[in-house]
Amino acid sequence: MARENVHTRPLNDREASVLQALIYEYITTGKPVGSRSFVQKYSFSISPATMRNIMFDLESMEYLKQPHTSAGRIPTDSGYRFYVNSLLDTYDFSLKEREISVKEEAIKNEVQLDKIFSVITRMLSSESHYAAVMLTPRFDFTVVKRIVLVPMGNNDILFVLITRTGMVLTKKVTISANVTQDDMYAYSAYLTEELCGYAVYEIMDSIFERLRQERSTYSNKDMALDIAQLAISDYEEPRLHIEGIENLLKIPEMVEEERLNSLLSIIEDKNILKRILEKAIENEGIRTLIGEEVEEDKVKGCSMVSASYKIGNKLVGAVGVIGPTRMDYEKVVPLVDYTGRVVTELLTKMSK
Amino acid sequence: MARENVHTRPLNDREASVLQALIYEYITTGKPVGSRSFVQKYSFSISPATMRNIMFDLESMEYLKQPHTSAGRIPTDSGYRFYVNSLLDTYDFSLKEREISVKEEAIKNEVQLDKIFSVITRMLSSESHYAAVMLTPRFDFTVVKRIVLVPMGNNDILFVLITRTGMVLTKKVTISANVTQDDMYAYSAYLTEELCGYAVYEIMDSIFERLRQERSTYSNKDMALDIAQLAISDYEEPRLHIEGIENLLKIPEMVEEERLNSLLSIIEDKNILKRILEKAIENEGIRTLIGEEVEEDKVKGCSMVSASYKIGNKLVGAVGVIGPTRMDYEKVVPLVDYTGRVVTELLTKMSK
DNA sequence: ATTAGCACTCGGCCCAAACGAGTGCTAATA
DNA sequence: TATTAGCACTCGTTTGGGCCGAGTGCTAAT
Repeated sequence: MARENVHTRPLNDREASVLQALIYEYITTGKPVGSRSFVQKYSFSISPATMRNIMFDLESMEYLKQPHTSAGRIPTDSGYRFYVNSLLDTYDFSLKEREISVKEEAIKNEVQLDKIFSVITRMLSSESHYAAVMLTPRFDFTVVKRIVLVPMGNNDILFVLITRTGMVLTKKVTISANVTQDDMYAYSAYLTEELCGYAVYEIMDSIFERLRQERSTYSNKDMALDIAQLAISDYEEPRLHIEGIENLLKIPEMVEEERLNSLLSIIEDKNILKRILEKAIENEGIRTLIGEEVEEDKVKGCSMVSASYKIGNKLVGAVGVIGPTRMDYEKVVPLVDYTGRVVTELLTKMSK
Repeated sequence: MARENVHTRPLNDREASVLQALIYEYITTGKPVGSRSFVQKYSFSISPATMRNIMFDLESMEYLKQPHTSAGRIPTDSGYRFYVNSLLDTYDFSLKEREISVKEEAIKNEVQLDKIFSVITRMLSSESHYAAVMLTPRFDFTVVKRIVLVPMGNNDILFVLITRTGMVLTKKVTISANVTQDDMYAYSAYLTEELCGYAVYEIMDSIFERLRQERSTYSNKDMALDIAQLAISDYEEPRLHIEGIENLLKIPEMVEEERLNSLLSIIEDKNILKRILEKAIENEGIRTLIGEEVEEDKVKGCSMVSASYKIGNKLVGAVGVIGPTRMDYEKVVPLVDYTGRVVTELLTKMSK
């Protein structure tokens, strides 16, 4: 009987479970999966020949491919995609107790939020055994708690912004006029008074404008506003943390020509990763990019699992794991998801 | 004639120039150097046979070795050592105009000294085409210019230290007592008054003690001292910047088994590099470690060229380049030397 | 629809041969 | 005495054939 030339149709149960098992096997061993040993190892109660027929069908539906004639099968990108989707279907996304312990104590006392991000990224990398990345929160959602101006001499002023999260941001501002120490105290009080409780994006969007309107009344606060606007205007971009590149170098297939080049691009040009993660911020929750789905032409043979995180209910940043297409999705997907939630919780709690 | 069994003696001119050329050739091509092509390429006016005799002598003096019988020669660690030493002899260490331009403008306006260090490290790596490292200056030589205490609420105080170099260091300190805003102003003034102009190590060593002595008189400044001591006591360790690992991955021989492991160790355990660079701080000027001279048993087949830098006349940090033993010393040595000088100049100027 | 059987494919491994770049030694030479 | 030509020898690398084994597709029987 000539097998129908299937191109796309829903998989039946048996095909689905074969595909799932096969990808699992390939992820584990890294070697093409052949019919005989596969049937044995997974105790399918069908013969190798039948398995071959199924494989043939899966191949013509482009879930599988052969690295060369008369070798076993390996998953295509769509194969991995199917696998990940079915994981997402079954994975329990309620945040339950896990063995993965975020060392919260280590984190609590840090003013420098950046260090927290380093720790989290490093943990994610060591838990996953791949490389981890994290994009720091967008600055514009940061909420102001207090502002202090400190004179530094030579008309330089240090603008210190303390956020609700307890983070400290400093920026040096140079002005032309002379300002006394007492002026500084007054300005600090004024700015704190007016800006406290607002997010940076609100301040930029409207608060400054409103205060300027009132300027006729408070014209002596003019300078204070100038300073604040100057300091806030070019505040820092989100930064990218990367950890665990060494894990990728330990994976044999990543050190092969083509993949190694991808890796080099990633390390060299951090903007590539930034772009990818910025996309991840656009949607809530987890996101996987498999092989070619990573739309950066310099990146080949890599996959990326990412999750966005929030402060309150604003999406502000993203974390992720980078690995070979043959990645242990089953482990990584929940891990990244969980990490995203932890970061959300942490930042939200801090900003209360 | 049986050649004398030379073990150690000064090289004659011809031997020296052969050795130098041979190492240069090996550094360039990475392949064992054989007598015939070598004589041709470098227009030595001797026959291959004579060259072989010279090589034999150099080998018995352990400047050269053969990877296997009947292959060409490659340098031993002592060979490289000789090469580097003769470079150091001839290199003009007076700081003259160079094509390497440090983008000083880009650097001037940064408060965050850390960013400057990133820039310098990245430049060093891209200029050298190897990996660059930099150990940030020891904190204890930093000179205090001004201290400001900022209340953060919940008994938390932000301790802001402005250094003479214009760097800003912040530290959150939690105290048990209640302190008013006015107290803060007073404390800030007091601390600035007393500590300004002193280096941190002096403050730790004696100033605190002296001020405590006077405490009977100024007993209400007690709290201020406590806060300062708390904040300064566990100030940050020098940090390590690394850039340009990707350059190393591009070198074929570094991706081979053994070397790759060295690389992995270096990336994974930054303390290894820290130890090496800390040693470099002990002496002024340039320092090269070739192959086995790197006394970290996990590191094999790598060399390191480093230079210490100063603030004023105190040695406070070090920069360096890591590469394969077969490194382009001729280029790297002056480059690292120069970078060290630039950093010294920069920091010294800033702290004036 | 499933299975057993079979011919066929193809990468990996082993081995042997050929190659080539290089050496050390010896004897001739300047 | 230092240099050189000549030559036999070494050894890593490349080339190619043969074999093995895992795997496939197809066909015919169940």
